[in-house]
Amino acid sequence: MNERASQIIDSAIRMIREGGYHSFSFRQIATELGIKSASIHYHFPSKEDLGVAVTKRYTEIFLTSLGQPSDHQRPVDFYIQAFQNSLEQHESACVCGILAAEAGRLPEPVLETLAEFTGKNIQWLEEGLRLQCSDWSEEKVKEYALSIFSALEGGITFAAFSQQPAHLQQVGDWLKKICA
Amino acid sequence: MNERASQIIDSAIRMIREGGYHSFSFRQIATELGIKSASIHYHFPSKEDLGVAVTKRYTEIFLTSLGQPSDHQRPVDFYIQAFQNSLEQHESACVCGILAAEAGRLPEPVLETLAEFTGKNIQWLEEGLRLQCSDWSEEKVKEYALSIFSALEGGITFAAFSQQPAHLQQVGDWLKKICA
DNA sequence: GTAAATGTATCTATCGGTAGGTAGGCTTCC
DNA sequence: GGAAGCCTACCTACCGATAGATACATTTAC
Repeated sequence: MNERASQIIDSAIRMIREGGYHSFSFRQIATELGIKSASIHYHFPSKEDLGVAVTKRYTEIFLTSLGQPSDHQRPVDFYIQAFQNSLEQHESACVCGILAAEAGRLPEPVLETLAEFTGKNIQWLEEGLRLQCSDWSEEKVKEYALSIFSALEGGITFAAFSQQPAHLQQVGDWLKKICA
Repeated sequence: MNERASQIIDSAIRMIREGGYHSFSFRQIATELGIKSASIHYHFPSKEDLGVAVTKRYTEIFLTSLGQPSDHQRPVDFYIQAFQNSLEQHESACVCGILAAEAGRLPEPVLETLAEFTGKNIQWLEEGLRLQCSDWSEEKVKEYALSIFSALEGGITFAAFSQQPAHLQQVGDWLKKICA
């Protein structure tokens, strides 16, 4: 993965944050980087290829920022904070949440990498819950992981839409109380 | 509002369910209805106008289906069920949730009607919580309303994406337990 | 060591297709 | 006869994608 390909992915991620998969075009990215759209096709033959690269990169960035559940005293609280940090930093919803909303018009390979993001996040949360709430049943852990993920994805989407970070803050505080 | 305009809105809603605002075009709707795209411009001068009409109609349909909180014994449970019914019936996420995800590229008037949807839903939930959980503080009611809405929107989005209605079912069951 | 071959990264130019939108004409029905 | 509703025909702008050329760096072969 060279420098230019990396710049292209970063640019695409920024544009997806604004309006989804269909809101970024090779031409726009090219203009932003001061090159021609044909050059982007050199690095990513089709838009689908770029879409997959974007999703994979985003998943990697997000999961790397999380570290391991065992790295944290209160992993679930840390996970919640990660969503709040992301909103504050980028002033947008979760890239994969945005993509999931337009699933019906996404190329199949992008959907697959998107499913990976979901799976890994829920797995992380499950592990975090096992650590943070050690007396919970496995059933309860799974139920909470799915629900916390849903609440945070919905929360960040509508917080970004309404430009009210406090919306997500409230959901986060609520989740922490529920888990306590 | 005549018959044709109504058909156009219904068609647009169907297409937004598949892939969002940028996934429906006047041409596609025209083809589906057996007319020409120019005829749609007669009813809705611009795409923005149609977008607003769609959001208003969807809001009306959804809120009408809810009735009044006081119509139900357990209004919050009923609200949760409404999301599950919607997923089962349309096999897609909430139209306004989908639109909210692409907020950055939506015309301003559409954003405004979208904010109305959000406001009315949260209001409904607040009223429902006041009835169903009559001993709760106003602060707790507001916090829960926002969080339940977020969890259901996130839940239906990822349930639709992964084609697993059970995902939303779990979130719904979880919410009911939390409120009990 | 150098010359030939290959690879990298970009360019210009263009393709067919589709987007939203407009002007003006033709029916149909009160 | 006039308005409502739909049509044909068109426009400009943009899309993703491809072809072919160029400049330069790297590798390979003698």
